[in-house]
Amino acid sequence: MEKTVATSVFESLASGVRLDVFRLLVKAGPQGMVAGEIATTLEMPSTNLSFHLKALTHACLLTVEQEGRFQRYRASIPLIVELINYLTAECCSGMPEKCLDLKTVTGCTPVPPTKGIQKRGLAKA
Amino acid sequence: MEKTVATSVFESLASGVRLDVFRLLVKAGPQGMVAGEIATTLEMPSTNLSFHLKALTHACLLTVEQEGRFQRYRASIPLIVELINYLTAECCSGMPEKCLDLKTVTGCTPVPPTKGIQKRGLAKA
DNA sequence: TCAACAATTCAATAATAGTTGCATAATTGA
DNA sequence: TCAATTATGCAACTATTATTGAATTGTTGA
Repeated sequence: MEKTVATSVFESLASGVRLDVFRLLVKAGPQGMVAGEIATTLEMPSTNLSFHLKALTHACLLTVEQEGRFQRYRASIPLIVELINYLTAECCSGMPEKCLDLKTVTGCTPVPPTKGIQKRGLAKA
Repeated sequence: MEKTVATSVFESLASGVRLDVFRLLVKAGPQGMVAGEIATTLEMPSTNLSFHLKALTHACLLTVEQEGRFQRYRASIPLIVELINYLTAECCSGMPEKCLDLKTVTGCTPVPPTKGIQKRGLAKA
């Protein structure tokens, strides 16, 4: 997997809106949902949804199929699997026995940023 | 997993720089690397690297340990695993047998965006 | 205590992403 | 063909992220 592809997938899921859309479609399963349904369910302007659907589709996380005047969207999982492989491909420089240590839970509790990666300066609370 | 945590992890890996850092540390294994080494390896100003290290650490994708006047960073994998579970948690509304369809490769070849999710308007080429 | 070093913070700037309303394209059925 | 419906494109605006150099904090060993 190319690095640019990996970052585009991560970017696609880095927005709360797009994450909601993707998970909604994962939940919907093979049946998928049409754009209007998604907009109604998530209570957002269709023009904004359209923007995000395009991004997700472009990154191959969704597929689209025209159905009369509707556009039916479905989630696509395989890319996610590839992504994980990419992330851990060179794990421990090819000495996988060492990887156990990396996979040990560290007890870090991630602080959800209010918006974006972080504010300038330290976390607020 | 909270949605805010999920998006912060995705955001953390959505930057080419941070992706490089994380993969470098995955490769380094349990030994990790100190900040200076990372900066040298990736050929970037330490001040910029520091910015990204902070973001990754904040998201619990890295751990830090002080070592004299050095800061040793290590990759932390477990959160990634949790993330995948979060993504596919409600897969097919609890009818996992249907999920096979979702996992079918669609043949979509993701177009690496030159920068960011996409340019305004359609893709260039 | 000082100079040297490692790393981060700060402040300013540059670059990118997200949201909105209006306008446009495409499809359907009367 | 026309009006209604579905969805996307466009342009302007707002908000957020990324990058840089200079200044600061903390650590070490002489």
